[in-house]
Amino acid sequence: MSEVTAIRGMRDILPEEALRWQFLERTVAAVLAAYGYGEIRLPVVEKTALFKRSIGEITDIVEKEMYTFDDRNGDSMTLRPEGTAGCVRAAIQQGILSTPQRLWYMGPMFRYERPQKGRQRQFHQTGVEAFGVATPDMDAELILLCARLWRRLGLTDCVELQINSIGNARARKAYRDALVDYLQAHADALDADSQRRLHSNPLRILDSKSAETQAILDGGPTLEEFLDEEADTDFARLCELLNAAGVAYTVNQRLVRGLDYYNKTVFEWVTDKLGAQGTVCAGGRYDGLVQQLGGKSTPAVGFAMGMERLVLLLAEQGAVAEAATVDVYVVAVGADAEVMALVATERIREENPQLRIMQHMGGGSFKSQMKKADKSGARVALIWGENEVAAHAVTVKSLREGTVEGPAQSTVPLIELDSTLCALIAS
RNA sequence: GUGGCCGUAGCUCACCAGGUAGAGCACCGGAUUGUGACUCCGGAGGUAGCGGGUUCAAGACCCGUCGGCCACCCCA
Repeated sequence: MSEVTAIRGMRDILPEEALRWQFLERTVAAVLAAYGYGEIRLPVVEKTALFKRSIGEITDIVEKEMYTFDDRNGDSMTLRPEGTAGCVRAAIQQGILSTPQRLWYMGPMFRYERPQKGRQRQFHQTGVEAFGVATPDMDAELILLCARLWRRLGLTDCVELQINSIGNARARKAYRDALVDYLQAHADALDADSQRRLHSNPLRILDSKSAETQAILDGGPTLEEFLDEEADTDFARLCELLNAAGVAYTVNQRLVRGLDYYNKTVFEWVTDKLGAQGTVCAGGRYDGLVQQLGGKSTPAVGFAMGMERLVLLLAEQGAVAEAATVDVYVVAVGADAEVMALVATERIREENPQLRIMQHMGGGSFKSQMKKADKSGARVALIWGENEVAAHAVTVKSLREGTVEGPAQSTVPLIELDSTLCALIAS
C-alpha cells in the first residue's frame, strides 16, 4: 500500500456505491421541489466566529471537533461542521428574509471525530431550513416532507419519529438548574459520564445509556413542567397536525438536541438498523438564531439528514436496483475498423442520446474485446473487423440471447444499423 | 480523547508447537481460421502495514508505531 492514502475518516465513493447516492440525491431533490423549496449553495468554509456564535462555545463540536485554521491573512477559518449557521448567515447577508423562505442545501460537512459505522470526518448532509414562519404548521410541513421522502426511498419501515418540546432558553435554564439540583443529590449513583456532564452539559444526561441513571431520572423533574404556555400550545398543535396527517410519532421527553440554538419543537428520525448511530435525520425550531447572528428577529425551523446513514439504510434494504452500466459495447479490430467504429458510434450517440454506448479502447484480439463486452453488462455488441470494413457493414450481436451453436448475430449494412440496433434493444 | 478486535497477493481469506507463503475470486494468455458467458490448461502477482526486540531461525512470540473496523464520548 502506498503511503499516500486518504485522510482518516474521509472516504472514496466508488461507482457502484455512487449509484445509491445518485438515487438518494435525486429523490431528495424531487421531494423538496414538490414542496416548493429552493436550493441554496453555500461555501464549505466560513469564519470560525460564525460557528462559535451559533452552535455554542461549550459544545463538543466547537470545543474539539472543528477543522479550524488561519488563512494567509491570519483570519481564523473553519470547515463547516454543520449547515444551518452558514445558511442563516447567507440568508441575512443576501437580504432574502423579508418574506418567508424555504431553502435546502446538500454537501459535505467536517467534524474531527473517531470514525465508526455511519460516522465520517467528512460526511454529507442535506439541510432544509424554513425562515419567517413562527407557527407549528411549518414544523409539521417539514416532518411531513421527511415522511414523504422515506416513503419514496422505501425506508418507512426502518425509521421512526420522536418529537419533543424544549421550550425557550429561559425555561430550559430553569429546568437545567432544577435537574442539576435533583441529580446532585444522587451524584454518586450516576454513571461516570453523567457525573461529568452534571457540570458540562446536564441536559445530555437525559439520554444517558445507563439504566441506573435512567432510573434516577424517572424520579426527577421533567422539562415539560417548566415549559411556558406558548411552547405548550404550539406543541399540542403540532401533535394535532401530525395526527390529522397520519404521521406516527412518539413523544420522547428525554429528547434534547446538542446544538445551543434550538428552542420549542425538536425532532429526530431514528433507526435501529445502523448500530450505534440511530439518528438519521434531526432538527427543530431555532427562533433566536437569525437575530443572534445579526439579522432581524426571524423565526425558523429546520433539520438535517445524514446522507451516509441514509445510503447505509438503502443498502441494508437493498432498495436500489443495480443498473447495468452500458447498453452497447463496441468492438473493433484493426486500424481502419477502429476509425469506422468511432465514427459510427458517435453518430449513434447523436441520434440516440439516451443510449449508453461504450467503445473498446486499447486494441486487442476479437476474443479479448468480446470478453470486455461481456463483462460490461451490455446487451448488444457491435463488431467491426476487416470484413465489415470491406463490406461497409457492421456485425450486431446479442450478448444475452442465442446459444453456443447459433449465436444471435447478423451482419448488416451500416445504413441499417440504427433500425437493427433499436429492434434488439427494444426486445 | 478512551476501549475492544484486526492488519498475509487487486479482493475474501488460509497456513504455522516459530524454520524465509497458499487457495478461491479477479487479472493476462491458450484450447486451429475474426467472437464473450460454462469448462479445461497455463501465467503473472506478496520485502506478510512499518520499526524495534526475543531466537540459530519470526508473517507467526513481545514492545512500539501507523492504519482499518466497531463501541464509548458526541452527533446527521
